[in-house]
Amino acid sequence: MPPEKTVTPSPSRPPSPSPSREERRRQILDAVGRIILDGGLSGATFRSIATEAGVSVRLVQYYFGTRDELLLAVQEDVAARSTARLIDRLEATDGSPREGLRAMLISFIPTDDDSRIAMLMYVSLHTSWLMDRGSAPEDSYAVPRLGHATIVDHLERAGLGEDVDIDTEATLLMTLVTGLSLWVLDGMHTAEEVIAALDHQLNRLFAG
Amino acid sequence: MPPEKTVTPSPSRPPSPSPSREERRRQILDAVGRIILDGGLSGATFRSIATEAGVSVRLVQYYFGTRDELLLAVQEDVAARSTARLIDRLEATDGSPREGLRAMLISFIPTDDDSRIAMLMYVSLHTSWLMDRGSAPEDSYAVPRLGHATIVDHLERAGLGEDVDIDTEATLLMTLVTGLSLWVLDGMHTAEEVIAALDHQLNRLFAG
DNA sequence: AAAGTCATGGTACACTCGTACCATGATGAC
DNA sequence: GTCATCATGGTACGAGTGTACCATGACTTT
Repeated sequence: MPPEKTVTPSPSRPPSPSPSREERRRQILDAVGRIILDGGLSGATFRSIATEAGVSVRLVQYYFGTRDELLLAVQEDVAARSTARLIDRLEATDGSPREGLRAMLISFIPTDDDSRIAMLMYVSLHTSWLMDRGSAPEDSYAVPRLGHATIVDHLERAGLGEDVDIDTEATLLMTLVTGLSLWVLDGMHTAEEVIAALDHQLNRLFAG
Repeated sequence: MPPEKTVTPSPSRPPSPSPSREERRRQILDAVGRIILDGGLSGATFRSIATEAGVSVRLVQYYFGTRDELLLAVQEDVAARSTARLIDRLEATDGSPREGLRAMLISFIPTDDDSRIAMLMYVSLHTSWLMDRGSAPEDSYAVPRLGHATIVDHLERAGLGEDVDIDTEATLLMTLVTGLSLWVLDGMHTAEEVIAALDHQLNRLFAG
């Protein structure tokens, strides 16, 4: 097993000249991202990852262990980043529930390179797990669940009519952005088009 | 290359004792389905397929050629079956545009074993192609496109208000069922739940 | 100064996979 | 009756993969 939490009795080497453990992990994880981006998950082998990251195969093993553990770490990383982006967008908007909701929903749609890579990795890993093993790791479900909860929260604070079924509306919105995102990845729609569609749905909801 | 269209000057052996070409292909394609169902696409190797179908590896090659060609044939098959199911559901309902629309949309959602297998194969193959090569084969896009067109057709015949943006509504519905289906596959929602959500959206659309 | 740990490289092993090649009955054509 | 063609089996080969193993400098600790 790799370094683990190492209660490291040596507080040494914080600003070391050679990369720290965290930097090395980052370096390798980023390499995995680039590889998945244009070779798919099946192209992400120990050798290709090592080459892309400019390190030896041994080092990838050293930091991440077996292949499954590596992919799990990648999944955790992309989930953490997605969550961070979601919260970021949320806080960057004014207090209006509707605007916050909109910003949050759009954070799921692949608009720039960063979110496109994240989405690609997410889909690759998630479907791979789902298909090969029947279920995905917990982290994989955490993001959409958080999304759903956040939508519910915003809808409640929006003070919609009492006849609005908030949970169902949240499910509709969450699955909607899922589908929209996939269609953007597919290239069947542009990000602008699907955002327009999303706004259409939001308009109806907030006008109803 | 396998048999091809063979303008077969011999009209012989239509009711032969040993399986016909079409039966053999069917037999192998079904085996692929069962394998993908519980082993994922990566579990579908020539050897596993041959064993599952009860034939030799050579025979799988003989009928489908290379692995890519095999997977392409599988994709075509599942697309054809999905289309057939769509049309089936469509014709099995009375003339009401709304009911036809509803039946058609539900045909995308994995409700029984058959549609679940189809959906799994569809997602496996489509994402695999999308990731590994950047785009999927044409057949892969045909189904959602047909879905979209059919939705538009039904909405037009439904005589909704003139302020209804039919194309956008069709996009919303199509991407919605995409997302809903995936969530059912994930196990995060049951088919009943997502159908209820879908009905909610339909109600709003037809009441608006 | 010795010893131990950390971070790293190189490499060999066993395995699986896709594919190509060779063989052989059966069936129909001439 | 000979011969080509079809449908099928068996198998060998080369490439790639994940992983385990051994080696070695650089630091820390004692």
